[in-house]
Formats: sequence, C-alpha cells, structure tokens
Amino acid sequence: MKPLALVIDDEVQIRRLLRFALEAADYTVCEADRGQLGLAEAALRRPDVILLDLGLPDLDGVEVLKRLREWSETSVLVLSVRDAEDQKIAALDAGADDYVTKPFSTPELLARLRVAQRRARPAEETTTFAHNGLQVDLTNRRVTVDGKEVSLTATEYALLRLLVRHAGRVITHRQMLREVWGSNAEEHRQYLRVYITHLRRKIERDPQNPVHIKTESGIGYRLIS
Amino acid sequence: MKPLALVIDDEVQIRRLLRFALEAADYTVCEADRGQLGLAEAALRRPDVILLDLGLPDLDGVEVLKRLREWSETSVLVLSVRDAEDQKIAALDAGADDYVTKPFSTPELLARLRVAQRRARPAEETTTFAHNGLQVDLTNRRVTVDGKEVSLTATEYALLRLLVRHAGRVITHRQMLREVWGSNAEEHRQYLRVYITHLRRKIERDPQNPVHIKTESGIGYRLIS
DNA sequence: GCTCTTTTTTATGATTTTTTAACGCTTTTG
DNA sequence: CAAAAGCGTTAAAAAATCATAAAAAAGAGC
Repeated sequence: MKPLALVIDDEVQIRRLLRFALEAADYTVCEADRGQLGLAEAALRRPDVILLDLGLPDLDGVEVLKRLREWSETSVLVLSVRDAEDQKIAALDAGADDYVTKPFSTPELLARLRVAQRRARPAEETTTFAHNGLQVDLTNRRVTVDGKEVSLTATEYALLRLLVRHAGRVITHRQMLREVWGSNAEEHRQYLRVYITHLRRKIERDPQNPVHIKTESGIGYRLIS
Repeated sequence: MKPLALVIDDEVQIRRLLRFALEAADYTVCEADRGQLGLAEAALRRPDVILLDLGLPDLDGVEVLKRLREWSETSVLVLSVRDAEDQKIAALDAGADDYVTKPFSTPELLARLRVAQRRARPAEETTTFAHNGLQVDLTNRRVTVDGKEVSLTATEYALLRLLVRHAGRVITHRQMLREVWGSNAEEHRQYLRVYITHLRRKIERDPQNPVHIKTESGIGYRLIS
C-alpha cells in the first residue's frame, strides 16, 4: 500500500509542486489549504506523514501542530519561508519532526520524509490468541499447545489464523476456501476435511473429541474462545 | 538521570563547543576523535544520542553510520560543513535522524536533539547472540562456533545478522531477500537456499541436521534461541 | 593484466507439502 | 428402513519446495 501524505499549505503552487514530487515518489497525496481543514483531514484520512506550512490564513502552523499532537503522533515536516531561529525552535518543540526552509531541495525533502517514516514505523504489538492450552502468536507465527511448540505447514497455519481471527464465530466453508485456497477453490470442501483433520491432530489433546475446533455441520467450523 | 551524548568529531574546538553547549543543556558528554573509536564508545557507553561529524580521519562518517546501524538504533545527528545535497541524502538514507550544516545555531541544534530524543524508542538492542556454542557479536562482526572464529562473506554475515536480530522468530523469504539483496530480488528464493547451505556448513556441527537455522518450509527460516 | 574470492546461475536428487482418491461412520431425509 | 449426503480419517500420487554441488560470472586484490 502506498503511504499517504497530507499537504497543508495555502499556496496552490506549493501544493502542486509537492503533489507532483510526492506522487513521483510513490505517495498518495491529499491536500488542505487551511489549518482547520488540515486538522479535519488528518483526523479523517489518517495520513502516514504530514507536510505543514507555517504561514496559514486561519490558524498559525504551530497552533495546528499543537492541536494535532493532542491526539496524533503522525510524523510532521514543517515547511516554512521563515528561517528565524526561534520560529524553528518553537515548531520543533511543538512536536514537529523536522523543519525545512523554503525554497527546499526536493530530493532532500524526500530523504527527510523517508527518515520520518522510518522512525514512525513500530507499534510492534504481539497479537495473541490463548485458550485452554492453545496459544497462537500471530505476530511471530508461533503456535504452542500446553507450552510445547507445534510446527504447522503454510496451509495449516493459514487456516488456523483465519479461525483465530474469527475466534468464537462460525466460519463458512466458502469463506475458508476463498481465504486460504483462493476464490476458485470454493467447491473443494474435501480440502477442509483433510486440513481440519491435520490441524486437530496437531493441536487437540484428543483429536477424536476436539475442544478447540468445532464442526458446524453443513455450515463450517468454529474456534472456541 | 542525565541523558548521555556521544560526540564523534576530530576537531577539538568543535568538541569543546559541543561539550559546553550540551552540558549546559544538562547532558552528560563523551567524546571520540575518530570513527573506529566512536563505534567502540557507542557500543560501550550506550549513549542516548550521537552527534557525528562526517569528515573523520579514519572512516568516512557515512561508513560509521552504516556500521552503527548494523546493531544500534540510537538517534544520530550528523554535523557537517559539507552542504552538498547528495551528501545529505546519503547520510539520511544511511540512518541519520537529522543533518545539520556547520556552522550551526546552538539553540536549534538543541531543539533538534530534543526531537531526536522524543522520537527515540527505548529499544533493547541485541548486540550479541549466544546459543548452544554459536556466538555472534554484532558490534565487532565476529562469529564463533565452540570458541573457534568463523569467517563469513559479506552476504553470509548480512543474512546471519538478520536472523540474529529476529532470533526465535520466523523470517519470511521475502523479508530476507529484501533486507539482504534489496527489494528487487524478492523472487530469487534460490539465493536463500544456497546461502543457508553455506551458513549451515560454517556454523552447524552437523549441517545435515541443523540445530541453529531451522527451515520453515514454504515460509522462511528461523534461528533457534 | 592475472589470481583468488565471492556471488549468481544452473542442474539434480531429496524432502515436504498439497492434492486426489478411497472407505467407513454418522446424520439427515424421503 | 434405506438411500443420500456430510464428515473424518488414511494412504497414495502429484506438485512444490528444499539442499547441495558445481559451473559461470562478477568483483577484489595484487
């Protein structure tokens, strides 16, 4: 997915220039010509990065930044014609990630954008499912049963992941086949029988009496949570 | 606790100026007058932020940055007299968090330092890996098996480093190819097979029955930790 | 230039995974 | 009750993936 950049600037030429440069660098671009609108757009579109001009007609750029930082940590690059030191410091301390003086070099701007994006990344949260001895760590792709690691094949894991994502709810045969095997395999219910057997053999204490993967006859399967 | 700043610069006047400014801003400061020493200090002292001059007598600043980024994510501000655009871009893309041209304004530098610190993540960094006779020291680029040093080629080492940094987790083929060979080599899985064979021959006691690098068929590989 | 090392490409056999097929059991339906 | 349909299990055939060796190409050092 292309990253989304929000340009907040009142000058149409600058916006056009930035749009051109950003799109060439494989960003999707949205624009706002005023501070209020910029904040609204930021809330609505959730851009990956914001390019903010300081000289806006309604709100001061630093004010926009402060309001934005009340709820968002999106990377913000401030663009400004003002080269005044105190202005820079104010913007940086208000939460800007970088401050670039106009006229700027486009390649440098793009490099600084890459830095901002690189830093923004993380939030490496581990999403885990756990119930009755079965643990599925979707982030690290690890499955354990009573603490012992279980090794699954690609298809087995894809199927289990789907069940985990909809844990507690019934998933239809059709849904499973489409998600795991692709939309042209929707008729191969036998695949499911085979792989559910495989999965049960690996994750159930007693595969004959499954407690994790329940069959909903005629409909599909369900992971108990 | 005061934050620790590491200054890597060969000019004593600059170091003195920075030390003065940084200490006034309540940093603890340590210094290095060349690249190799700077890297060693960074590994030893674990600074919160690094100020790096590009014009060093032994190693090029960008080279220092690249080496540092092999194992550390510490914020780095590059200071340079060179204002050349391609120089800036090279440094920023090599992992610098900011690029300030000398002569710089001290208050602005401090503001940019605050930004760098704000963005810094409290990352626990893996600098050495040790398990079952295999030792990998990322700061010194040294690999030993049962105490005996093993020599790896650049590609072999890059691959092993990637595995170490994600030790215990599965790394997909795609991830490995992108990180080691670049994003336009994502289809060349055969590279991986060849290099995993090479690595195993060098680091496994019995390459036929690997205990360190496990294959996750259809997915990728995993380093056991 | 030449040699030695490293990387990339090609070829082949082994291993693992996926698909297909067969059979017995249970539940539903006429 | 008997036939039909759905499910679970197992085994094999087919396909995909993997490991390894070796040749070719590219690069580094002299």
